[in-house]
Amino acid sequence: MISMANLLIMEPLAIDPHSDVPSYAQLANQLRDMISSGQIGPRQPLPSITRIQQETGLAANTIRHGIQVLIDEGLAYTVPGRGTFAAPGE
Amino acid sequence: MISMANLLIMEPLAIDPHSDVPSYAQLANQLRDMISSGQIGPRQPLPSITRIQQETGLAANTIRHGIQVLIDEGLAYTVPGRGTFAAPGE
DNA sequence: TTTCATTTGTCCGTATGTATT
DNA sequence: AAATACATACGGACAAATGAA
Repeated sequence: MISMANLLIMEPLAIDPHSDVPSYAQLANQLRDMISSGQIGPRQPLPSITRIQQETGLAANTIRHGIQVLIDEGLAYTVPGRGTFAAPGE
Repeated sequence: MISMANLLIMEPLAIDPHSDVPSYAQLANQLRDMISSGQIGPRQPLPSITRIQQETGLAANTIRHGIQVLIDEGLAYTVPGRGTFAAPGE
């Protein structure tokens, strides 16, 4: 049975390594969706690199590459030692 | 003896690994200077990664990172299989 | 103050794939 | 076919910032 609440739970990040879309781009796309859909609100933290590693099995550098895409797009910002957050402007 | 011509020869790239400026940023700064000073003219190739490796001892990924900075700034562009070149606009 | 865990930042080495010459 | 060069990805290492204990 599926409750309404469950509909708001984020789907786990999943990467298809055989896709012709690069892994870092797949990750960036999914994170972008989570921000633009409001699943991650303004100033709210994105999943940490460690967390994404556990969920996806991707290498840290690949994950940083994906996150960097969002930062370059102005959709996220990083605070060293704290985490990466969705941009306040939304 | 130093001829006038030598004054136009590019200084070798040099990275200080102990600087608090990241290596990739030092490289980006030096390459940017070479472009803005006209030492590397519009549509002229930047030094290849192999060449920069020999001169600096930096890892390929670090060099690409530095070059990527210039690409993001619109100061350079890459042609796959050819190399990286100074932007035509200058 | 010190210690510890968490998180991001930087860097290296290596491997494979793709595109151009 | 071979050489050159970038793109992507992995794995590992160490440093720095933060916050909590």
